[in-house]
Amino acid sequence: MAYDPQELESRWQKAWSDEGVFQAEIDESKPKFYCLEMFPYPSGHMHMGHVRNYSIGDAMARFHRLMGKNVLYPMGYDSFGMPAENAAKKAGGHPNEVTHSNISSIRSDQERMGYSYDWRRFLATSDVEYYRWNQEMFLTLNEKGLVERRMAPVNWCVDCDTVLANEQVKNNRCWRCGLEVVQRDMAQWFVRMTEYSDELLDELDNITFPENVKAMQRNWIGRSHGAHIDFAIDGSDSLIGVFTTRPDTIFGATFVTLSPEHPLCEELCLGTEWEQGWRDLREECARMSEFERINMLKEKKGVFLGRNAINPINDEKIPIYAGNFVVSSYGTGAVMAVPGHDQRDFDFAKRYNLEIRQVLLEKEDSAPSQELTHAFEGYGQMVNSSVQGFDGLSGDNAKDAVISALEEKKSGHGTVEYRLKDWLLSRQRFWGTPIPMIHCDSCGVVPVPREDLPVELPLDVVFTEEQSGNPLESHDSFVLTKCPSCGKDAKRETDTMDTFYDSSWYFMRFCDANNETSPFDREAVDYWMGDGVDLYIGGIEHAVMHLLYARFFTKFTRDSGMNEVGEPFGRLVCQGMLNAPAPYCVDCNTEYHVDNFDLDCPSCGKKLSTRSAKMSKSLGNTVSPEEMVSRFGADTVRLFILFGANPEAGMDWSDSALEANHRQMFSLIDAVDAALELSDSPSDIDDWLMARMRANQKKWVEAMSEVSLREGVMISHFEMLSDWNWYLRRGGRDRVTAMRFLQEWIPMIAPATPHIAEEFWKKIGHEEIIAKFVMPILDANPSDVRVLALENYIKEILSSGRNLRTLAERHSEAEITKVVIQISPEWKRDLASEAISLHQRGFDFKEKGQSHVKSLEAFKDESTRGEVFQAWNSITIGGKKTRGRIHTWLEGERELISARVNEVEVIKDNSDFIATSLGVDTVEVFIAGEAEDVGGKARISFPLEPGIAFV
RNA sequence: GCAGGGGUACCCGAGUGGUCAAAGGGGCUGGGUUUAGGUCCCAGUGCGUAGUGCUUCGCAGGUUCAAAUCCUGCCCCCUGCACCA
Repeated sequence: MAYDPQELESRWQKAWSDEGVFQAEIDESKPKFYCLEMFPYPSGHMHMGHVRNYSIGDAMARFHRLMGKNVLYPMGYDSFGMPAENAAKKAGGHPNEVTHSNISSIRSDQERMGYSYDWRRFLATSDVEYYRWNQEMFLTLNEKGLVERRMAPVNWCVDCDTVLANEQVKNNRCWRCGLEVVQRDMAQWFVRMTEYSDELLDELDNITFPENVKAMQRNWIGRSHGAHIDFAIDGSDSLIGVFTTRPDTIFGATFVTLSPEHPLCEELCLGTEWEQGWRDLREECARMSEFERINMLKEKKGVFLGRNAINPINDEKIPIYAGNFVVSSYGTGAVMAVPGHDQRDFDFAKRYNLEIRQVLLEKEDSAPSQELTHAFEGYGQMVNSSVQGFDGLSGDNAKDAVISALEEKKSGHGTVEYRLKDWLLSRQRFWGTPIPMIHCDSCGVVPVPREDLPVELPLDVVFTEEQSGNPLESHDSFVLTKCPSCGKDAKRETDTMDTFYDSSWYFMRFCDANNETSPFDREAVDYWMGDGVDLYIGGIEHAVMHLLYARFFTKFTRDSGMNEVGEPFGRLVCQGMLNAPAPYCVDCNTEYHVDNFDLDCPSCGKKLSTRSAKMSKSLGNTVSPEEMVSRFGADTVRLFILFGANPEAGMDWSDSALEANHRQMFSLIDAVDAALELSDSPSDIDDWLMARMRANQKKWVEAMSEVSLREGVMISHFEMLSDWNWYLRRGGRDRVTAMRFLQEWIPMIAPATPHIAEEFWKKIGHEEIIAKFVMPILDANPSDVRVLALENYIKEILSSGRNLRTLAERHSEAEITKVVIQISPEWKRDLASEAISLHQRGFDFKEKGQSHVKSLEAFKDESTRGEVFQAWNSITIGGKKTRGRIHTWLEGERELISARVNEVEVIKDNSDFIATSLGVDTVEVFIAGEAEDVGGKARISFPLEPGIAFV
């Protein structure tokens, strides 16, 4: 068959679309499977990372359809966001046009790959049909008290001209453009996600996310249990509230440290000799870039504020410092310093000559050390407590005792702190969902009434490059409105929503994408989202942000009665990186652009080597999917991607491997072509082929169900082809068998390479397309084990025969013309089957094996007694390093031995094949002892391991 | 520093007590069939050897009759978080 992937693939893509096979509807009679990929931001074209993501998802969607599931597999676009706005500014257009042209281009790339999406459910978050529901649900959030507008110091990116959420700041830099972030005080909209902190954290234990994702989320939420303690200030009514996770160390507190930004600092030192020192420290901290601050913080620095605090547990007076290592945004911005048991405090105390007191024992029953050389940060028994009743307590008991003592004194309580902050939702940008709020001079902030939704983004905005800020602000027909409450002139909110809001519920919208009266119908969501999305595939970069927001949102909609589930995603798969070679300097540990291949290192001048690095534009080591598809076809690219590595593993791009996979496509075609040309000529090997097929099908279903796509593809596209080739090599020529084999095999080819599978399916005479087919799973025949074991026996003989032949050649002067095979003598087979049946009954060979063998018939002949004894041992117990054969024989081998398969006959039946394969003219076979012992091989023979000699 | 994941033959990559000198693929080597060039098929690819042996799965120890696999320590790589109290 001539293979023209371009023609063939587009023909089948059209057939799928014409038949509407991928359109999913609720069907309670079938188990559902919701397969979802993280929807893309529509930049110009699909890149290889997308190809990997969707090829995994599509294979899984197609697999589950084959298994008879009702599969929901949608695609849409996360199309709000800054790149479109920036592109519009550059080109003088409107982000809406840019976005739609990008969507149609990436969509056609996806269609060319043959992904089996239900395109009726297409959505773009920047379309008003979608974002109006963002606004609707925002109102619901607001009604539930989960929306808050407050002044807040925010992370501001000057370049992007917008505020950033904490999650969007990496190393004090904007996650998008990399510019350093500055702090600004602004009125901002927040979603009170922290209401759900506990559930978001605790539920992680019950969901099947990869461990690293769970760890990142736990880390991000950052719950710590501890105590809030109020330190009174000597000569003042103010209190210093501190948060500590280690109330058990309270007796070791020898000073208190405030962050330099702490409001109490000024109050404490104002007008004293200490004031200037504090001001300098605060200035220094505020002025410094993040980079400098991290470097400087290795050196702990602080100033005395001139006053003392009173430790509430023992009324001890301790000095108050301001320290550069205390962070104002965590806890209360104040720390009780315990230099004996906190390394930072230890370093600080050393520097400023403050008292270091040991109040916990590092080892049980040891004496307190005289001079500490480091802080002991672990848990231990309390010592040196200046109040009775604490010494000897440790760990949680110690903490609890201190907390209750503090509670009694009304100067502290047990508490929980979170690192998670509320979700800063507002963005000062145009291309996002307008926040449906109105500012009225008399009524304040008023929500837009539901019946007035949607608040649409105006399309008549002109974008220019000089423009800065949000063009909505100067768009009068958008801004000027009436107050819904008092009817007077008012102004619309011009902030738009963070785009993570859009992606926080799109998976529910997909369940009911064309609903015109609500975000989604509860019945649809409860059906498709039962136990969450069954398979969610995407990049690890969304581990904290998107995946946490989406989890929060689902819990909020659940609590608003919109859906049943509280966790949106069942199985989450984070695909690995796609790498390609890049020039690399070992000394500088730096990768360079591909233009530098074979050149010297630009910075140190050494010769560059290569190493594999994440595909990226900046290194230029990307591969264009379009080019690969036009050269090899979508099926080859998909095969390469899936076979190259399991979904979660990283994978290296390789042109030669891609070409090898292309050749594999031709091999598959040749196999099917050959099968179609056979005539009716049944033979013994037919049973073997079918037995292999059944065994492979079982393994394949298991692998695919576990999303072990690499293993699945290995079986369907490689092992089954090898089986087929072996079948032909063994003289298999039966048309009926071949057709039955193809009937089962071709569906297994379909998930990874669906187009060629359709072509094959049609060739073997099916009128219906394979995309509609539900694959029956065959049970193994009772005889399969034996059939497979017999063929394996032949393969083993060939394998050891080949090894021995090369050795024999060295020892033989003459040309080798014959192989002599000596089958194990009767008495060894008796021993073997005796041992097998004893083994099945749980016989203890170590304990009773020796006496048993002595009772056997074979043992009676004194001349062979020693040999019998040896054979028995190697069957049952084995040597020092090898176990007895009883343990190593496979199930099928045991069956062959127990059933006394006539090995002589098996060899004779296959002697032509063996002769050809071993390159000899004749095969002579007999039971050892019944003819001349050629080469002394009789001794070696065992059941299923004949002695082999070449002459 | 903390957390998560890793280190397997020339390369990529399976493999979590014995059936393991270790799947599969790539590459390389040899043989066959063709040579209409998408070749295709077969074999080999740690050392040794007329077969059961030796060495190897980051390094060093240990448990076991038996370790790539379990335990301890160490080294290195990746990812995330980070004076988080």
